[in-house]
Amino acid sequence: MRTIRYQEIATAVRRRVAEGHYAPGRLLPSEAELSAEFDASRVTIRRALETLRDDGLIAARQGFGWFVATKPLRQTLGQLQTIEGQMSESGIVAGRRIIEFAFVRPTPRVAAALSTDQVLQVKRVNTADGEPFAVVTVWCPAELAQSLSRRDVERSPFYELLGIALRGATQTIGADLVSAADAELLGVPTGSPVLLCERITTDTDGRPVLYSHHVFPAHRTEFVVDLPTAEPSIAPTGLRLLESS
Amino acid sequence: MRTIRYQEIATAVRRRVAEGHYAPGRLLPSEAELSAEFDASRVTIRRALETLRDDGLIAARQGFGWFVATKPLRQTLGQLQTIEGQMSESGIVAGRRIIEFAFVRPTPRVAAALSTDQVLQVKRVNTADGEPFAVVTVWCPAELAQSLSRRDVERSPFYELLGIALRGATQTIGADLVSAADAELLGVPTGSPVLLCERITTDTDGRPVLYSHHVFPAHRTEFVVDLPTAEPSIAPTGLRLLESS
DNA sequence: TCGCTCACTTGTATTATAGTTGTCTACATA
DNA sequence: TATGTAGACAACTATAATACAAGTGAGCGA
Repeated sequence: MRTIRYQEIATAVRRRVAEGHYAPGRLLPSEAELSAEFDASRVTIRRALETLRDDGLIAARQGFGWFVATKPLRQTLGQLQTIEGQMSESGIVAGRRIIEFAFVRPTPRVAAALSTDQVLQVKRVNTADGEPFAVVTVWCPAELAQSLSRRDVERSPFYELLGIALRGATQTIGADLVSAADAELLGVPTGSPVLLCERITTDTDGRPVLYSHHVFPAHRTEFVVDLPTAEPSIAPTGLRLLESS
Repeated sequence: MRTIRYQEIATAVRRRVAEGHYAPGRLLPSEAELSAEFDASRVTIRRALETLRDDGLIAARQGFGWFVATKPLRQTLGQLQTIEGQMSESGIVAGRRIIEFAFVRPTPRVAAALSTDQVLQVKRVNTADGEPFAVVTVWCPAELAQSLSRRDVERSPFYELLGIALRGATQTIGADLVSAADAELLGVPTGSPVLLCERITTDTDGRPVLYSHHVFPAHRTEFVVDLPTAEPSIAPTGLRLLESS
């Protein structure tokens, strides 16, 4: 029976990857080395490797080498913008009620995060199917928010209004007892637990452009975080535990 | 296996920083010294140090030197890290006190997650510098935990004991009021808010191997999630909002 | 105390070399 | 025609060696 050389090599390398001979993130032997080891030409080696690349098992960078790909389990940053959009995907009607809309001097904490001393402060209640769902306060540097009106903010999420390419965010998740004001806005009894989120959103230059504070009633909400593979190779995600003073 | 020199050096220095060879605030050896020590050029040394700087582990001032950053901004080290490991990197002494160690029939929820009907159930209190820090309950399929003793569990984190390559985890974060039992274990007043985490850890084949439930006092702890990133190629974390029934 | 020098540090270039992948052409073989 | 071999070249990467600019801090002298 006739065998296809590059398929043989592909399965051999595939087995090595599966068995962990080549750890994720580490380099495979170079094409030249594999060529010598399998006694096959470089073109054949490449064909084998390329089939594995098509399967997403390995990847290569020119001038660098082949390495075991560590593919994330789930999707990307898209979720960041769409905490509200996510509800609409679930068929929930999301709404916003503006409680406060004002250009103010920020608190020191916000000022430090945004490194500015004049901000637009918007406080609103997010609703899901008409029921209060979250109390959100957003601070945005005044120079970015100059053109925004109260109606703009009521109609669209902040992310869309700014017209800036956002890069990512750092989000802090904590818990506390609900404050009296938030209890009334959310329609929960005093003393209820709430989830707190503080998020600093940055644009593509790394400058912080939004500081937001979210209060969720604990009985209605929880966060799900998918932690991908454990190899640090190229993938930067952190979930860490802090001690707050 | 081929290696990249600056990655080796980066991990070596990272380990030293983690192990406290270089105290926070103190200077690292100069680039020239490190260059001599590792027998690598200054460019390579710099590249290694810069990766650590990107992680927020160290920082530099021109004309002054490299030093350990007091508050690491980001920790890329391993996404799926034990909380103990994170603490020990911060210089906190982590401890465990076993409350319960038994092979039991799991609750339906746990049974469904692990798809087994006989589990090892370990309940313990984690301490940080002697103070109770978290109440953790871990369920593990009995066939995987057969060889574990109570002392094993007390001495080492679960991840190390299993001897299985872990792939990732899905973690749910919520909040609630502390239960009476947990309040006593944690030494917090009744009615305090707590952060709840439920984590399902899977091995490289995708099979769930651990189901764990964590209770943190809210006043001491918060989670930080970094939502990446500039690079679209490798964007591993999804954060989504759920409505719990 | 002030101002200066000097040794040392990081920041940032440039040039060079060896090694790697990406791509192409030419040719052989079943 | 599908498969494999051989070779050449471009583009990229890691690393080294070197040089210079710029900031830091200690010490020294007036």
